[in-house]
Amino acid sequence: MDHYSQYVDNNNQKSDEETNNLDLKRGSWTIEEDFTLMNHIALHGEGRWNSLARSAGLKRTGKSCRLRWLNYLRPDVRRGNITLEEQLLILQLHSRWGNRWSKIAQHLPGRTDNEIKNYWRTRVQKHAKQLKCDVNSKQFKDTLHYLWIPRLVERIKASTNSNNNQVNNIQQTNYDNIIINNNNNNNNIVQNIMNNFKQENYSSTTTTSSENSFGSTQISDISDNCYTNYPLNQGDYHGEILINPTSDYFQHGIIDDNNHQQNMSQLFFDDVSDKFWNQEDMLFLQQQLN
DNA sequence: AACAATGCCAACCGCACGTCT
DNA sequence: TAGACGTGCGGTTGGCATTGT
Repeated sequence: MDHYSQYVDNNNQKSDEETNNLDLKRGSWTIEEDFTLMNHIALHGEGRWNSLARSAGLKRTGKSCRLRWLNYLRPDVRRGNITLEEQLLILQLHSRWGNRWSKIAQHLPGRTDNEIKNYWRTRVQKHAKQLKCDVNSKQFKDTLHYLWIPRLVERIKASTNSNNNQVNNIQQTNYDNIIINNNNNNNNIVQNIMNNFKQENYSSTTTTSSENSFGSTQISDISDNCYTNYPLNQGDYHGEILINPTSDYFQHGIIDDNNHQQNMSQLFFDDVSDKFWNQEDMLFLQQQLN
């Protein structure tokens, strides 16, 4: 969607006493306001938002200007779908810090806290709702920890492998160069994430066995509310992560690599975020949780 | 085609905290 | 020390877009 197509009219603005008294504007920003704000910041820098709004001649609060700049106008703001790697990071960091959106956003260059918060609320909480469990419940955290995150890793790996094959088999074109570059980035990111996981898994000296909500045993850090303890050795992690090695899900679902990798490589180029939980997944999860 | 329900996300709000005077 | 002000944060809202009936 064109970013500016949202600028319709300002009749939806609320009539707030303070706003009326000060003749301040609310609601969607216009192109003219955006340019005014950008030009002013380019000339004078950011900060002191209230006085900035006044001196720029914007009939906006300083808060509104700051928010518009940080969430939308900043040149380094990244837009578009949250990538698999970013999803993985969000899940991982949220399990560690909770709703500390700004802190999480610091680890996703170009993404704003608002965007990550919206992602969490619209996607992650939606899945919790579908599973009929609270997003903060141990059950859902286990689901994230033992299913969602491992599958993310799997899909990232699959897409990486898929891209490798493509690159190896096809003569290079400009498009292939893009794949190569993205592929290298993916490898680096995934490698870093895996290294982080492994460090967290094995650096702790106080671990104990405990039951997760699916009834199987996990290695868990006693004092930490961080759900990043699953074993993650590259190449063999999925066999240890899975909940019940005898279940049909295990037999026919996750480790069905032939179908899986193919599907994953297709998914990589789609918006994958809503395709994590197919009907089979949902049925299985609901069975586990009920 | 029309309406309702749902998803998505930009923007706003209230609060907390730090700095300045 | 206290109050004013600026800033940043997380939660919430509102409206457009999309999907379902």
